[in-house]
Amino acid sequence: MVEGSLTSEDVLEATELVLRRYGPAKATVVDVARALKVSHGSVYRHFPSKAALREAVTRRWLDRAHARLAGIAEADGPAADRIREWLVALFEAKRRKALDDPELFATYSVLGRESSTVVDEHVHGLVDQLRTIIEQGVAAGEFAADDPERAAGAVFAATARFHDPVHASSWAHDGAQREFEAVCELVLAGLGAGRR
Amino acid sequence: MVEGSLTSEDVLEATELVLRRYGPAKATVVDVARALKVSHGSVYRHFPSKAALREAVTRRWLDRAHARLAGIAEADGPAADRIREWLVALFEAKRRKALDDPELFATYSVLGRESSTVVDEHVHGLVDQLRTIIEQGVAAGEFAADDPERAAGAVFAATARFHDPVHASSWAHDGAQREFEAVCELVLAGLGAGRR
DNA sequence: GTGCTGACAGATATGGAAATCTGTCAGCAC
DNA sequence: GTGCTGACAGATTTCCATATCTGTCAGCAC
Repeated sequence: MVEGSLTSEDVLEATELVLRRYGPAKATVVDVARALKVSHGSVYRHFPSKAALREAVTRRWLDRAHARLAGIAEADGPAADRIREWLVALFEAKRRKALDDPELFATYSVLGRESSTVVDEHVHGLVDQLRTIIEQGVAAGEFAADDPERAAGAVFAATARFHDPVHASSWAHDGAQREFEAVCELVLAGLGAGRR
Repeated sequence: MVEGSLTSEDVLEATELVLRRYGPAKATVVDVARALKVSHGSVYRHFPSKAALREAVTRRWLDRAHARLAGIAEADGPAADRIREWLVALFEAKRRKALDDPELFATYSVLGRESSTVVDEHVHGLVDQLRTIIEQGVAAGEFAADDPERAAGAVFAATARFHDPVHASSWAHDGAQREFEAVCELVLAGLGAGRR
């Protein structure tokens, strides 16, 4: 961002800064260029459009926010415990971001809505992690799911209330934690039901 | 709306008409008065504020949209079947409204967001219906829930993806129906799990 | 008295001229 | 040649004067 020639990484970092400072509605490519002390034409040497730049920032943010989850999916131990831990980690990560810096969270929520392909791909990766755990649970006789992919999608959909940013405004509410636990229990009971 | 003196009912109907025609952002009290061919002062004899008027319209719309559900909650038959039927009816009602007239649905989504107390009360009524069915299921030995209120809240939260208007844009998608069925199955399995 | 009107103050919305932004590219500097 | 600049066209946003709206209330009509 300072020495040598301009890199894509520099541009991404400056874009994050500008988004943080001005919000998604007012952050412009000209602002990014100004922060980097280059002309805005230079920014277009690294990203073909404003949309592509914002998509790249969104992808980075999502990957960083959920870095811990992959580790849980690949760990050892009972599948039920790992599903619960995974869901808790997901809710925790989202809630912390939403409550610690509501404006920044709102900014990235807007970015997510405008880059829905990026979000869809990210979500697909998350559901894949759930599927992995469920498959291991089935193999261990813990779960009864005959279609782990479908079950993983159902678990993700059933917990949307606790990870989809559109619901963020209710996460600060007292009852949210208890409601989350009730849904977790219901979902885990549903996964385990009917096992032999 | 025509004969005799102006009633609150007349005002509500005219407000619905105006909301349908102009949308939530542009519908004004003056428009409502114009539709009724009275001065806007007259509207204020029936509702203390524009907000109160819009709340009343919202309440009416919600009650009408979900009229069928109470019947299912009070019917006879296995609790699991009724929960499923109730959830199907809720999703169907919402989806039909959202797909048949997206603009009107968007209008009432906006109204719901601005009259959150009205929506909260309505939701409370719906969760109460779920609780009733679950209690009967527990009494009949179908379900294992030791806290039907909590379980009802969990079922409602777990299916938010299929009744909360913020998710409406995905209801037209092909996978939505299959995803709904997968969540239903998971939730019903969860309710039944652990029964003696 | 009952129900309605219409003028009013302060708040909010609208629309169109002016400013800024996006994306391109010929050309400068090294 | 490589990396960057800055002017440009067309699209979008901002700004502010004007118009409209909300909520009140004194008074008219019946």
